[in-house]
Amino acid sequence: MPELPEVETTRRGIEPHIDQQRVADFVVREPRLRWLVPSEIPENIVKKRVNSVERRGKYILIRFDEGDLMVHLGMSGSLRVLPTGTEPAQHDHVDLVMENGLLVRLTDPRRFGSVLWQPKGETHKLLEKLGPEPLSDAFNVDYLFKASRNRSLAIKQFIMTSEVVVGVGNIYANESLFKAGIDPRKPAGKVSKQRYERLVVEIKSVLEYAITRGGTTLRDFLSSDGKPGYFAQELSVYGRGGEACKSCGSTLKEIRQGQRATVFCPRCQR
DNA sequence: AGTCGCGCCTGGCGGC
DNA sequence: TGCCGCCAGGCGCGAC
Repeated sequence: MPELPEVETTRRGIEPHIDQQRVADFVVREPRLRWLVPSEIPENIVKKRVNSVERRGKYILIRFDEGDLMVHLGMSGSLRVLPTGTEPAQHDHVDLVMENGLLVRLTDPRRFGSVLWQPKGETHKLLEKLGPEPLSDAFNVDYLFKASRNRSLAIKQFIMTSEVVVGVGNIYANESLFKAGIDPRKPAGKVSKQRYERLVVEIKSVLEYAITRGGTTLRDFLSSDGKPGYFAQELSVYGRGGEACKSCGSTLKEIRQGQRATVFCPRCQR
């Protein structure tokens, strides 16, 4: 599923093909995504030029003078750049058709993704309460430690809260807590500043590394099949419940926190 | 205000 | 082989 590294890789993949290009058409075959695709999109973007392709959390922002097209990939979404006229297949819900003979196609079998519109000068409700970008300087130990005080929430769920920090999904929450040696069940408010220091470093490092991997396998956006850019064998804990810890050999424990799988090493993570 | 659990959706998989 | 039921999960939202 796309997490921040995959979204960033996707952004970099489509940017060179649509930046500064004009929109020829906007085609919606299935508007029933996570949120209904707003009907006012075509009148705002057709014949208009893309100013930039940016990212905020897991949202890709395709920016115009009139406002921003917001794309979220949900769990199963992907964007591909294809020649105009390519026949749509099942689950190909939305096309952004450009005047340069290419189109950006959203494929999303589970339809947890979304395509939204943010008018110029407004901040979309879904972006309003988002926390800092994990790779920015604003995401640092002072910030995170302060935000965690008096929070009884388990630290894993705390770092997966988008108001705290954006883009840390289940996979990278599990991985970074393992690398930082922190028990995912520990209440966020009871974790020391020293340990937050390490966690911040690990979150940044795990995301940065994953971006380099995503860039490797999703490089060719003109023919990519949209497979995720990370490989299971590179993960330390995610999806490895019951297997041996790569660090100490103990059996990795799998539990559920807030209906999501948590995997950790009871010996390495305290 | 903070925390918790629900529900959206469908491909894939285990069990029979 | 085929069918059924369950699970995965991002994340907003309503309930306490």
